[in-house]
Amino acid sequence: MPATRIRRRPKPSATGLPGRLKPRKSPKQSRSRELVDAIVEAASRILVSRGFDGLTMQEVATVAGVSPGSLYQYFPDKVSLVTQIIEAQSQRELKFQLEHMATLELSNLESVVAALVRSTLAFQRSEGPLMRATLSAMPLVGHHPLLVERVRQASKGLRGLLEAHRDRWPKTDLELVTHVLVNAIHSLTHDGIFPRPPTLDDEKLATEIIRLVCSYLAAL
Amino acid sequence: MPATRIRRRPKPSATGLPGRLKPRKSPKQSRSRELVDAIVEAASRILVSRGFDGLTMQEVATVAGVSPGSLYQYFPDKVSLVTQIIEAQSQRELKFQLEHMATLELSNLESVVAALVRSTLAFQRSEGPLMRATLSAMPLVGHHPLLVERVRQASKGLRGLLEAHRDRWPKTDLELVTHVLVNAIHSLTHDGIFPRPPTLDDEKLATEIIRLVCSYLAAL
Amino acid sequence: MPATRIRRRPKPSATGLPGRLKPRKSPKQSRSRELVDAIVEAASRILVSRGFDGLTMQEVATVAGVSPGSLYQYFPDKVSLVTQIIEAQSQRELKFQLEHMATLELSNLESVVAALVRSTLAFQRSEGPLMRATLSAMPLVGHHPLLVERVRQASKGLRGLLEAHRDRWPKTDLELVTHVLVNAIHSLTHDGIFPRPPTLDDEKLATEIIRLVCSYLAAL
Amino acid sequence: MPATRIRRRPKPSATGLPGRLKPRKSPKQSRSRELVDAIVEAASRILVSRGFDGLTMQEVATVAGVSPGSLYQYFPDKVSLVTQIIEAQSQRELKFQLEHMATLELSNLESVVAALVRSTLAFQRSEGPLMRATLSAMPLVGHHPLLVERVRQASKGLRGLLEAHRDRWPKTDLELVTHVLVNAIHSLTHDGIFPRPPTLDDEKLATEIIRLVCSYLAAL
DNA sequence: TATGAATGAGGTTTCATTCAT
DNA sequence: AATGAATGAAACCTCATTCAT
Repeated sequence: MPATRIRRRPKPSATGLPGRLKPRKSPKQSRSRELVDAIVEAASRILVSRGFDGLTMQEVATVAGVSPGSLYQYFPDKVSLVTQIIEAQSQRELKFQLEHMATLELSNLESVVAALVRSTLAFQRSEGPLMRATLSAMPLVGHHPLLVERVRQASKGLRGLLEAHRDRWPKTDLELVTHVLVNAIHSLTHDGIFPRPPTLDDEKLATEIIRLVCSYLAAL
Repeated sequence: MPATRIRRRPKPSATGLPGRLKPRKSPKQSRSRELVDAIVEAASRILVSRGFDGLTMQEVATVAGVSPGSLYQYFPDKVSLVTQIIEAQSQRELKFQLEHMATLELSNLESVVAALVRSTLAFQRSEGPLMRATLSAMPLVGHHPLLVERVRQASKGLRGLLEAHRDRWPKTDLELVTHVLVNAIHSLTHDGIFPRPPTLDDEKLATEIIRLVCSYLAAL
Repeated sequence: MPATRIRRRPKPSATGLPGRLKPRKSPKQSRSRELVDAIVEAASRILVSRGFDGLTMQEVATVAGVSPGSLYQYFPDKVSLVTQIIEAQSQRELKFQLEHMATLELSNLESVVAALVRSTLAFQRSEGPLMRATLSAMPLVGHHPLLVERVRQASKGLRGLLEAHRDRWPKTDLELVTHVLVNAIHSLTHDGIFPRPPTLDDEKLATEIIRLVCSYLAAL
Repeated sequence: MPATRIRRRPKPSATGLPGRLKPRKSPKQSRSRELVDAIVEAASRILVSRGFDGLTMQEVATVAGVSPGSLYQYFPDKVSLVTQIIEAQSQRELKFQLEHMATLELSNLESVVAALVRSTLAFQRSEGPLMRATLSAMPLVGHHPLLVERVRQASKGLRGLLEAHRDRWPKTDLELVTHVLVNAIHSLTHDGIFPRPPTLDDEKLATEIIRLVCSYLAAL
């Protein structure tokens, strides 16, 4: 007794872009939430150990203890699953940084930068491997609007900080300065192509990054 | 929308890594050399336009005008082909930089750094798209020994430069300084996560990078 | 681009065909009846727009405003749902024809045939799209007993009509004649493989079918 | 060592429609021809026994004794494979009819029609099951240009025949007549919805169809 | 009884790689 | 040495159907 189906091109999906930005359905009941957590948790581990390449939906399902079909109830495809992981991590990082900085007295620009650097390194310490995995997955999931947005926000943050001290550099192109600082700091806190030597601990590195930034700001 | 998988080769049969380090046969005859060039050229173009994911051996063969089988006479697998592209580009970059710097009078450290930054940006201008493609392919080909070596060499170069001026910072940890500079410079010359604003031309950027580096060196 | 597959149910568990012949529960309460109507209505629309392949139980449920699980309270599987649609349409067609013919004075065989042809075309006009959808779904639901029965009834009807005029062709094989007429009329009233030219309206076509039938009957 | 690939949307396929109309590559060498034959042969058998629904590429490959990948070397997808089967059968039918009719002396219109009917039934006898399978697969492969064309040709053939006898019906709309005859004959020779009774052999049916056609032509 | 989350077998298709010619 | 047909493992994703709540 034959049954048939259309191999539906992902369907025009009247929902527009958001369709992929978020899990397919927001898991409200606790069982669903646990399921989604299990999926994301499993996928994260696999992303770390195998990379975006090696992450297969089947393995995610197996490790998470769910069926492949359930994966697709919450994530329309592999990209959306990984995107979600990246998203979630970005949020954790932001939250971590804000909480870290809330504990400090931040009198001047330099101390804010220092706090930023230290909190970023601390977060990196807590989930460095996943951070590296998500970082290298990012080009593969495409320049996803929300990802781009988050990156832009980060640089806007620093830009705002600089603007708040506008009087120190009345004539300087702050967009340029932001560009320089954001890239330099990011590459140093997130292990750019050149991995950190084993002897280099967080504190030493932080001190040095801060020196780099501060001397630069002073030289403007 | 890339999807990926591990292609488990039937049995590595204990060939070890070296099997992949070099093209299978060193192309000594000119015809072979031409073939290899054609293959690498084709693969490079495809790498740029489609990314590592989108690069298929079949298409490389077609564009290069050879048969898929012939590809495997020169490259044992896809990874080795892409590795070769990355390798070749590194060499071109090095050559480009050396030639550029040979035309200049480089009296002091600062001027050497300036020359380095400018030549890197110039090379980036000449083959930026391929550079971006190879950069994002690098995590996918694994931390290939030869690649790692090249990265190490680059940083050794700067380290040597700094050592040559040891007397300026008798007590400073130059490995740390090297790490900081290499990452900062690399991320700024190669468009780290934060892409360059359209208004920022090479010369302005170079000036700023040099300012960053020099103020840092002065602050040590 | 439809793709199809057999959905092998885990074990038919000897339920036999009858299990599928009727809706699982006869909807006696009005709410159930409404539900079944909503389901059939939704499924019909989807069958027209997407074909048997494209009709998914999930979409039927959504459009009908019920849960997938509820579908299965009334229809044991997808095939039975579509079968029901076909059934229902057959009944509507029969009812339509009878009502149409009740308004006419049908003195002789030819006028009955004419009425039959015209009423069939009129019904076709009123629900042609669904008719086409059900027609092409029929092979996919298998030669379902009830469907076969209905087909047989239709031809029995014409056969009876001919028998009533037995004296006009005392020695003719009326089963053969029935077969010829039923197929010819059906293909012409239901757009066989060769679709109707745009210039051909119902009345012209009816006239021609009647000519075909009458000249044939006269030639027996 | 991860390898990656793009899940390529079928690729704009600069070849336009023909890309699906024909086998991917025309098998010139004998080995390839055998392979394609084996595939088509296997697919035909499965199409008959399981229908378009039940035909899976995997099973075709297995039965044909080739790998799934090889299927796709010659047929870009399942639809194209089935389309090819339909195409091939249409050609065999045409060839069969022409050869059959070439053996006869066809003096007048009626004898041509008779020959056509008999040859169609004879072909139907030789591959009736496959014919039924292809006929019900046709709607599922979409109204494929070449299929539509072939249908049009068939009706053009009869139309031409009628035009050649224009003087017999100077004022008749021959498009209408063609439409009527083509559908009536087709449904009767190819088992329309109403299957042939077991007692009805080819010769009796042919006689009756010819009677239908001739009396109609005489009544115009 | 209704719900809708979960299941999971299985379909189509790709592509790195091999090997007979 | 070159070819290119053939391989075949495995990936992604769907959807009819079930069942805990």
